[in-house]
Amino acid sequence: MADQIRVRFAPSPTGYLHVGGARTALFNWLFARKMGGKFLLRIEDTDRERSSPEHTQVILDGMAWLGLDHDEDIVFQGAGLERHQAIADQLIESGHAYLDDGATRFRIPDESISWDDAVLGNVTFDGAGIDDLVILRSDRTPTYNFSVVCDDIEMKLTHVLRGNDHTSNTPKQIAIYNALGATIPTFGHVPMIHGIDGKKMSKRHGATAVGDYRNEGILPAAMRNFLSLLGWGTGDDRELFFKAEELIEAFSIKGIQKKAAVFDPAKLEWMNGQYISHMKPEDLYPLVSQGLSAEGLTPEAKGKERLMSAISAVAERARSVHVIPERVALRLNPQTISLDEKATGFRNKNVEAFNQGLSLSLECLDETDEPWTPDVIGDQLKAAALTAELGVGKLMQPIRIALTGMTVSESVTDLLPLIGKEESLKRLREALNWD
RNA sequence: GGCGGUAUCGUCUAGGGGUGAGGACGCGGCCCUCUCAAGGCCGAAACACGGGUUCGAUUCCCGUUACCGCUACCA
Repeated sequence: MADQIRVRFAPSPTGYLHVGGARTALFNWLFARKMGGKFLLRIEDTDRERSSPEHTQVILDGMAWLGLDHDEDIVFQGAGLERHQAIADQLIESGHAYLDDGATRFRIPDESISWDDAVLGNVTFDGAGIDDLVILRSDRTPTYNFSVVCDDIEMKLTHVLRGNDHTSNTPKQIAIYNALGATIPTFGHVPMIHGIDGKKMSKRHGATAVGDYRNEGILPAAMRNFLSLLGWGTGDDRELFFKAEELIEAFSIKGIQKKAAVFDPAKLEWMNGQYISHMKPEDLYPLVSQGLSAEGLTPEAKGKERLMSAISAVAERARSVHVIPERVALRLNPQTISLDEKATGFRNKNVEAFNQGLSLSLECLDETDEPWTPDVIGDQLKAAALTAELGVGKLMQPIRIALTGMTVSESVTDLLPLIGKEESLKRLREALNWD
């Protein structure tokens, strides 16, 4: 039986989780979960200037938000200092490294170094063209390429899936593995993520941190799904994986692309909308409960059923989770309606017709004793429109605007019962008095 | 500069020696319809360039170009 697969994600705690790093973490996680292996986390905190527990926490929060749970204890690279130093000294003794101006330099052999990359295929470098690298600075702190190898060995990794920017580091690291007599893991270099201009993702492109998208109302599952499709494909046309298990099941290193992928926010938004509208309101609720509570919108205050139907009415048209609380409040809390730009435009086009529509609607809605259900309301409004020889839209759109201040909403016949008779009629009357 | 990598619609991708080069986002149109969203249908939109190999290359090989990365006592 083959050894259990062990992979890792090894971020530097720089204060935010970059989407590129998150995507690399995601691939490792998917691979580990798919293969029944272990997904480990190592914090590369050797740069003491930039590292802090707060920065580390940001990374951890980002991972947790995306649902990328890790196995075993988190490894802090800084804790391995003495071990790294000892290994470097050992390399001097074995003749693989030498002292140079106080630093310890590793000797790259003059031979061809190649490996079978899990995504790139066979890659070959000529060791003669690679400079000997410093592994221990003159202050005896280890450098990146060296500590990575020491820790990857220590953590018994079987696969190293990392960003494509490390491809050129790999021959150096392989030479160190060889000098140490260690087993070389399978390397896989996953493509970079670029901004819309084809350049490396940076602040110029706007949001680059996972936390930014969280703040913009992106759902973690949507983010995960979107990120997975950057540089990876199933081979068929499948794009939506609403459950993490489906994504894990579909994942394969074989489907990883070699070229860099451009991050397209428009597609992320579309995907987020897909997630929001496909989710049951009960599942959506925990993700927006904080915002809802701030508006006094709790199941206790509004009734669970009513709250859920408001959420689901609103979610159907939302591409960000952000708009949900305010729009639910618009329906379930008493409001004084103010018009948005489009609604103002619609009314101004013909104020008289607008008011006529409202009066007619008010008349038939106010006088009825029948229950306020979508069917009954629909029938009554249609009948009223027919009598007045108007299209139903001439009644519906003014009602919609009177109730919400917007030109867009769920069907008016659903909207009225949701808001409730008393509040609805109040808003309709107020709308007649708009100037 | 040297070394390494990459190259299919604007973007994410499928495919692969003979295809009408498929899907998705976005864009345009139509249907549905009280608006929007969702959904359905339709449309515009791609094999970087030049040489080979071959009966036939977008696919294989070589070169060019472009882009990315490494070339630090950064990570």
